[in-house]
Amino acid sequence: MSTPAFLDSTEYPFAQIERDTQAYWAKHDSFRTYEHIKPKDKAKPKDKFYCLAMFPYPSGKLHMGHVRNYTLADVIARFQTLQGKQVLHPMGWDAFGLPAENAARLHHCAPADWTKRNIDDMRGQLQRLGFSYDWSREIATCHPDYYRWEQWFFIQLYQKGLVYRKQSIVNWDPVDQTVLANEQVIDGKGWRSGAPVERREIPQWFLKITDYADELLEDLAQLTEWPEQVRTMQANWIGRSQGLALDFAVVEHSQALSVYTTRPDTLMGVTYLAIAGKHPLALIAAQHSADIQTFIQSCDLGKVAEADLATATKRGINTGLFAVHPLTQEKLPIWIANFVLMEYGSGAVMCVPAHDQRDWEFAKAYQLPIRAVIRPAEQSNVDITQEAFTEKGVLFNSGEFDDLSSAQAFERIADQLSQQGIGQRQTHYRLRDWGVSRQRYWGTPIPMIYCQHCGTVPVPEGDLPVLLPTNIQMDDSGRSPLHTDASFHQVNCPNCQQPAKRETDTFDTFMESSWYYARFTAARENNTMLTQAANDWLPVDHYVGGIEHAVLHLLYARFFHKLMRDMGLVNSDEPFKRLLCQGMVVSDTFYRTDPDGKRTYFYPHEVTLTRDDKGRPLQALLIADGLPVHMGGIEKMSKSKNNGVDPQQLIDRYGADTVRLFILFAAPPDQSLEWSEAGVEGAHRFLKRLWRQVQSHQQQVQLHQPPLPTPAEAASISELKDVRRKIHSTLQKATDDLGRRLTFNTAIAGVMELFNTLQKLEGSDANICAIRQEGLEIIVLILAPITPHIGHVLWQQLGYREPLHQTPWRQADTNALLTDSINWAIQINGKLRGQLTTALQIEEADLIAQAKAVSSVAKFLENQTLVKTVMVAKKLVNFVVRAN
RNA sequence: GCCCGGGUGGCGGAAUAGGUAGACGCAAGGGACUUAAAAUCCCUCGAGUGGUAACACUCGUGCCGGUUCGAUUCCGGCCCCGGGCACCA
Repeated sequence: MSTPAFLDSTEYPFAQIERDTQAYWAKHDSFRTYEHIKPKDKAKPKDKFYCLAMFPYPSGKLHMGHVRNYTLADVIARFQTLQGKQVLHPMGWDAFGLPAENAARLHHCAPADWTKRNIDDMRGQLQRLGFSYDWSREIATCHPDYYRWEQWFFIQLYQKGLVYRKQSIVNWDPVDQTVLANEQVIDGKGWRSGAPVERREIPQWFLKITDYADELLEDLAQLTEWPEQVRTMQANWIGRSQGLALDFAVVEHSQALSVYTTRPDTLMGVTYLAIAGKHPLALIAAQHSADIQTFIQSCDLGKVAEADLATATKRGINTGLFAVHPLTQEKLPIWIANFVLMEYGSGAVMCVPAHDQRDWEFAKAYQLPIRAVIRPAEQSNVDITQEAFTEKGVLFNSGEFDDLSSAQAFERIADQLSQQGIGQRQTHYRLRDWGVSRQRYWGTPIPMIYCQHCGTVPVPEGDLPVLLPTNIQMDDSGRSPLHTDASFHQVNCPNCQQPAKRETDTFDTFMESSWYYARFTAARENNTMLTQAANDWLPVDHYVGGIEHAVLHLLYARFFHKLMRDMGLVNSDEPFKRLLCQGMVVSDTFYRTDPDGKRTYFYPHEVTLTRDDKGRPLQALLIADGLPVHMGGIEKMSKSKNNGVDPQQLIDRYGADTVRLFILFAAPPDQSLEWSEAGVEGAHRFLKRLWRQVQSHQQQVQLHQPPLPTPAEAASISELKDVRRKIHSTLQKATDDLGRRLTFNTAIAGVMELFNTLQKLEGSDANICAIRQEGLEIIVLILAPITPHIGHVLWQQLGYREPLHQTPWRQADTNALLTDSINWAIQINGKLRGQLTTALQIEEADLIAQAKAVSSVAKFLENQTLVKTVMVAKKLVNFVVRAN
């Protein structure tokens, strides 16, 4: 595609502007932040501000989601610098992970080499976008200088008893003989082998995050600068509940069946119990029944993900065993059900089909009795023929508990079972301990050794780091090369020096991303994990990243912070003070359906749209053959849909400032952003107009003998007074938008509005030049965090020697903001009927009289009775009327 | 299935604390400049009805209902779209 002529760079030489400005920043080390805060003026130390964006996985090239994330954080960092803060704004690489192994297999190279190349490419792209990073603190999590401290920390946790090993289920590919990630299981089959996936138990390491469940839940209240939705999601994820643990005796067995319920009030409605296929009772029942054995085996098929378990068809089989109801002594059948897992809780549940929808469906399917015991408070009965009644209410059919409310019954039943010694109140959490073992190569080696004589032995501190061998080839099996690399796993026991085996699993990559924010404060430190600098800088004042991390990453990082605090490494309770979650970047998709039903997607640039006379799109045509393609709607940018836009091409074509401006202007940060090439051109057009305006303004200024009048003097002319009010109200609003609201789109809209106002100023007399000078300065200042390159040059042209990126922000002039009149909206019954302009001071009676006299209002008052008059100060008068 | 969001012109969005719906930008249409094109500049632009016109009125923020003098905003019920669900990061 040829470059359109309007991008003639002599008109707005963005390429040169951006090259020169970046060279200036590099030469002056403009964004270097020193390890300890060193205020220039010791009497007034600068406040610190730590701004951080979630570091990227080095997948190859930067995508638009990255550009959005890092542009948002850069605006925040630069804005805070202009506010006079000492800003830390680092960048690094979340460099371990599954894609590197897949790419290495595909390209027959080592994951380390592939990762390093990607980091080098992506670093160059970030630099081209002009982000204000302190590159001296760059970290990559695959470097031993980083992960050695993670190994060290894990051993500390092990010694504190916060780490344990237990059996846990994974997706097992029986053909490739390997563990699969959830995303590697497609329709219940392994992505490479196509074999049905099994659930298999293997020993894995866990961190006791549940020990911190209460604190993680309660400290959410401190996070007042986090989005409410994220706090709600985390609270629900932790899922603290109050309930009752109770025992059901099992007929002809000494071992009771333990269950937990949050609804003891429904106890009289229990008609059966369900247990996991791996429950000891299930295994006993299976000894004499081939059907039960087959059923238990079938429970082991399929993926481990909760969404799949929850949506799977509910199946079960009767064990033939019976439990005894603790209150009625009734015999209740015990079933094995595929929706009960041995991993979570006790592996057994009591079932109340009348008051739990899942139990209801299971009971219907297997003709089990359904007994209603709760009714709505205002009704004498309850209808459970169509679905379960799951709300709380009043008990019936419950003997001595009849007519109690659910809450009262909870207490009475809990008391009674406690006294009998077969039940006790318990706090439960939905949150489960964090399994950190991964059966993969490209990750941090878990620093443990298994010795036949000494058991599990942590690697001694002096032997750290346990280095991950990087000179390896991935084979096609999908298995980790660490299993076959004897030089890695054959070691001597640190205790007894006998031959032993090193752990070959690596850490979940969430481990690395749980503490990197702290390591940036001591990135080059070789002797300890963290230093005093962590307390100088933490918590992170502003963290920016995708909403998809709302629970897992952000919860794990909060957990890690508390672990580090309890180890004396940091002294704060929470890692991230303020959080901004950005939306996705989406764009149009176009495709054709092949005869066999497969879709072929086309890039937006391969397609042209035809429109009707109102500009509505009619159809899309493929440029190559002129024939129609299907418009597939708007989707998240992805390789598979061919709707991704390469940031690099746009930067080359329009410049980094244009890309930054568009990405901030097109939507508020937390909403999804719809990509539009025409919108990018609009952003570019604005920067061109700004560039030209400053050039022509400079020519006009040079016609005058300096000095120009001050802006306040120039504003004595009433027309200019209005313009100056606009300048200062724009500054006031933009300051609020950039600092408090983070609505960069409205700040930019305000700047455009102000620019349009300035452009309408005709003439070149000294007063006009003075006002225009002030207006252009404010525009460049507001845009400084957004489009820093053009700003850097325009600031010099407007007469400043101090570089824009460290100039102090300005306060709006309160005198300039004063008005001398009020515009009132006049409503009849809440509907706008007229406008009225009055002096600032006006008597209420006078205002009402004038408002009634406005002709567009008066005609609606004829033949009406005035019921009342509502007034909103300085804004609105509403006459409430009724027809006569 | 469960948890959390979102839905406003042809399009992206604005309306910050219940008070003038549609700022700003894009697309589209018309015009100026030009040999021409691009670029640039100016004008129009939610829908409907009436009017030669200025203009006037009605409707309108996913759907149904409620609270209120007044609802895009608050409440109840639904529909659709998106994010997460513990081994993608």
